[in-house]
Amino acid sequence: MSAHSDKEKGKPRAAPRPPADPERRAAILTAAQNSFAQKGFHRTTMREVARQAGLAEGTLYNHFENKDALLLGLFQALGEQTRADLTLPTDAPPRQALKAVLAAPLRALAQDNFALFRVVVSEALVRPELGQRFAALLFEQAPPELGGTPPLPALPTLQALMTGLALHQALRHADPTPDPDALADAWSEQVLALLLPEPQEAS
Amino acid sequence: MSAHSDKEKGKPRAAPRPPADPERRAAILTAAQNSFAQKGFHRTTMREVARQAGLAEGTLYNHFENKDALLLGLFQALGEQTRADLTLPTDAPPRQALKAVLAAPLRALAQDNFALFRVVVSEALVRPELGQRFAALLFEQAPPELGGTPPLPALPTLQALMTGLALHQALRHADPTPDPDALADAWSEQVLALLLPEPQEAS
Amino acid sequence: MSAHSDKEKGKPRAAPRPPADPERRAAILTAAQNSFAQKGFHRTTMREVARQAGLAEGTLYNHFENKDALLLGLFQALGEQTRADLTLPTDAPPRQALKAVLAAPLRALAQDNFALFRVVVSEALVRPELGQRFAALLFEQAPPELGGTPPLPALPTLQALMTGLALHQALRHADPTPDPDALADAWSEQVLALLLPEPQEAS
Amino acid sequence: MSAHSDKEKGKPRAAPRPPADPERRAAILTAAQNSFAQKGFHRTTMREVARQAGLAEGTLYNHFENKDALLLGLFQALGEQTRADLTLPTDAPPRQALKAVLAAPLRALAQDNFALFRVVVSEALVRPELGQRFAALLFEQAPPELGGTPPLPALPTLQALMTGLALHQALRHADPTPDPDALADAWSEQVLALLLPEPQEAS
DNA sequence: TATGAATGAGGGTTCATTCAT
DNA sequence: GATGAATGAACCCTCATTCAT
Repeated sequence: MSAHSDKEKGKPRAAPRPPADPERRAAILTAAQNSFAQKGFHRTTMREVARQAGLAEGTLYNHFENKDALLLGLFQALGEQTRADLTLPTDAPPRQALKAVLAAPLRALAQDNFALFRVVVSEALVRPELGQRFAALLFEQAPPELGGTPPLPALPTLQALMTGLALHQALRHADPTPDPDALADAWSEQVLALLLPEPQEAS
Repeated sequence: MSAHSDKEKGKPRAAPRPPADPERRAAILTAAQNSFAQKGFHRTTMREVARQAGLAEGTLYNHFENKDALLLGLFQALGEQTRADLTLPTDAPPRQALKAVLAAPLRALAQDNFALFRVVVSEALVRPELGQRFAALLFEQAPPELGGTPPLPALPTLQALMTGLALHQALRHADPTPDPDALADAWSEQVLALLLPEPQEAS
Repeated sequence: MSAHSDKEKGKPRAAPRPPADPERRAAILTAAQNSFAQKGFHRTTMREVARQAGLAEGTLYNHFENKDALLLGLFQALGEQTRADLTLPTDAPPRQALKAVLAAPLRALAQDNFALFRVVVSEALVRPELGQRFAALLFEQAPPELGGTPPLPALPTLQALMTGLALHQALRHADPTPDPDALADAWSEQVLALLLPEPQEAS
Repeated sequence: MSAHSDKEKGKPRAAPRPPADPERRAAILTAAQNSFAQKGFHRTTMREVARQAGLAEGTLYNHFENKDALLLGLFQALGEQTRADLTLPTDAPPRQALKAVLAAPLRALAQDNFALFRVVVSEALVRPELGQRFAALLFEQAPPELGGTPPLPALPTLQALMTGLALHQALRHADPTPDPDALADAWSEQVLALLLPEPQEAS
């Protein structure tokens, strides 16, 4: 029973968001990701997200201020995911390291994240502030230390390439990406073949 | 009788509008492009498009069945633009030809088309049937004959690269693209530098 | 698939208060009936119905899928009303029974229901599926057992007569039907006078 | 404005004045009747009527002030039709005369007119001024002279019966009325059987 | 007179958000 | 917190009507 009747007290508001239950938050974000992935952000209703999360609409607003906050939450999640996957060991031989650099963004976007990628990019393309943040996220990371490799002249360019390939994939909507790692490897190989025509084994 | 106008003479020009259907159509598409480019497809109302076009709302529907048809119209326009720009003379020296191949998609998307690119990709990412058509449009064109160049092993990959760069640019929302041709050239150069490290140009 | 389970804390259901759904529904139907009765179905807006019901527009759609469902709801209401009023005791003397049979449909349509009758018939005349259902409702009910009366040869015909009179009344728009029972009685008497000219029975 | 036309002139055929007004008018009314009959008045657009008539929308407005005038035109047409069919010879024996009286309205409404009947009644039920005029048209005609028959006490009632049967038929949407005359005869017979069980000739 | 593109008020419907329970 | 009925602004679209040709 929830007979609050707190209107009587006129209690001063002190804790706007006391618990912020991170579990619930994550569940809602997952639901949002799934829902948005199917129909896009604008064609998905809050009700759908709520049902997908097994909650009522109103509950969503206890965890996210509005629909847009849901999108931003996803954005941030994608960012963390991407950034996390970019922490790569760079003590490998140059070729391996470079391959890792190239494969990273693709792998980050693969699998479940492809859907996320679609949704976020779809909106980022149309909302400057999102777009800029996203571009920075994807392209302008500090290039990881590449062993003894001479600094590749166009690392961002290469990353753009990989992202372009990812875009290609995303646009094709070949939904169940069969094997993201294999795909990343294959593409990396292909690009490397262009860049370093001679496969000089370093080890 | 019919819509034929057999009164060629008479008023040379005043306001006799046998309303050029395609003209109106193009004007509406331009208005749609501008409107969508600013706020995205979903956040733009038909009223805004109408106003931008200097027409009443209902008039839009005399030329396009619904809002979606507007988007498809833009899609097709982008397609034609891209395809047109890909018809390039390939009797140039290999390096030039390759550069042309690479620069083409970027240039196609540059300038005014960047806005178009954003809108179309934004929706294509979220609507499979659009996405597939768009991917085919961008990536799966018959590679133009490259003079005596050995068939580049990964032309689509290169095109993906250029598209990735375009996406980069699109996401950054660096709105007034300063000089699309220069940009295309620069990027092409950069990639070529990676691919063909020695500019063995005959002096 | 879904790993959200931990609902160990059996929290009791909140608010054991059924929100009086059928009440609202009835209120909306009444509002619809009144609104439609004044201007007809097509010339009445959902906004008017909402106002008449003291609700917001959107609320209507929480109870009825669309405007048409409102009409169908009225249709069903009329059906139930009519059918209910036809359950009559037939142990009366033949003359009384016959009179009851004849009066029933008229009385069913009288009073408030005249407005309903107008609205429903108006649409039923123009929408085959509604019309057929309505005709069945009005004319093809199982004729009630008439005591020892020889089965009247043309009961449906008689019912049609009464309905015709009702139509007459409905068309005249003599809106505040003064006394539906009296009217039903009078008409029944008139018809009976035609059928059984000598009411010399005293039983 | 142009309620009455001017036919004072000798109307030389193929004159430089080509009004052909009544012809066009009739054609439009026919088109309206057909269109309205299929989908009802409100669900039919002026464009549909125009196309059905082989004209442009604007042309309709040269002959009818607005959509409503089309309906009124049909109303009037139905009236004339009904009235015309009621002019019956009354020198027949009473039974025949009565039968004719009864059959008349039904026959008037049969065949093509059933569609008209539906449309007009559908609107008349919902628009008082139309309804009253229509009720007067159908029910309150001067009863034709019935030979030497004693004035039937409830002639309007009988006519209401026939109209009720017609309504029945109209509601059932049994579209291709098989044989209106046969139907009229059958129903008339049935009613007569109720009224005058013995075919006694009154002297 | 005939045409049909243009008009724009208004219609039905949606849905993010609120709030009493 | 959780709920979901209520809200109403806004949307896309229709269509009767006008008017320049």
